Amino acid sequence: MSDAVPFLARVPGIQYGVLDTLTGYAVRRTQLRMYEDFVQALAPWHITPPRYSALVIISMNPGLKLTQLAQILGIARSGAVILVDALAELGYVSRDPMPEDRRAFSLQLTERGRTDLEAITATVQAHDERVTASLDAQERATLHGLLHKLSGIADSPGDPVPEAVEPANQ
Amino acid sequence: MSDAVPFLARVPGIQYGVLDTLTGYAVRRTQLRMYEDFVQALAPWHITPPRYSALVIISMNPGLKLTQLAQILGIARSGAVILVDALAELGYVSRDPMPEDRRAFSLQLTERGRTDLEAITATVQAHDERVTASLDAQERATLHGLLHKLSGIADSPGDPVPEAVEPANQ
DNA sequence: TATTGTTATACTCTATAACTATA
DNA sequence: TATAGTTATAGAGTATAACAATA
Repeated sequence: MSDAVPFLARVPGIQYGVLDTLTGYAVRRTQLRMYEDFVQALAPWHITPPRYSALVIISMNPGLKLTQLAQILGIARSGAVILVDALAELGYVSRDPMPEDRRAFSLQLTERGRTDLEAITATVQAHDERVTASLDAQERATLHGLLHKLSGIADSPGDPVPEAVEPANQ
Repeated sequence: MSDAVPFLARVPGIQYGVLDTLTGYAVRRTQLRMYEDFVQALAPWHITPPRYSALVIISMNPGLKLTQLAQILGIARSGAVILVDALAELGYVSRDPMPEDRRAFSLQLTERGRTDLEAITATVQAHDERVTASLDAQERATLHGLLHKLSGIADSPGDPVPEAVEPANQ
């Protein structure tokens, strides 16, 4: 027998107690729901969230070494190897030799990687908008600002993220 | 050689491109950081986020069947078995027979479960406050409201979730 | 010696499917 | 037949540790 269990944030009649007061639980609950939708939407490309992150990072920062990619993504080098292997197998990433250091490889998007990344990104953006459809533009901006604060992203110079945005709800 | 890789939301000199505009990436990034802190803070009790959720749900809704717990948590029954096994091994949860259905068990907290859950919850709350320390009370309330909206929690009838929640401290 | 990429191995969390004992 | 709990097995995603080639 199969148990596909779509996650319901709230089951009627159930008491959630302290869970409802924890920011961490709210974030986790939201993340689970979004992750599910992402995986489903990107299944045709065999792209998962970590793979997409890696793809974008390599695209925006061509010539990275695998060790650098691992640091940026916050994973172990062995994990980066698996990630790059998968992206290489999909034909999206190539390991080019580095003349100045024959131990290392320079990571690049392939031609196909560049092309498909556009379609993939369009799908990701559609997914992101669909999943946040319950928020208006201002609420979304507020949420971004708050999450950036939480995850330790200092307001970047040209983009003073949150305070300017009003509480929105009331 | 070991690679402990603490996750940095932003590595200097790296371009994040579209990732910075995606709500999903911001949520995932925040969740990763919080998860790490939770696991570290609760390690003395061998409590992980899924275990904590299960513990609170069982505590607030005594007498649940394992299949109900699985539905509430959004996991497969086989996963609930593993979760309950772990909590039972820690001495926190018991499976009591259900006279009206001899196939099922009634899930309860043990005496020790009730006692330890208080200390565990205090630790979880301390963790949650520490990790959200960069937000003031109003920002936290706003974040809760937005996340609840996102994760599909309709303002429940008797408890119009976000607006009514007072800033509490001030 | 130290670093780069790799491999071997293991652990957590999750899933599907089949089994058993009841209903 | 269908359901409750369980077990077997597998697949992501992550980790640590050790290795060969190169610095």
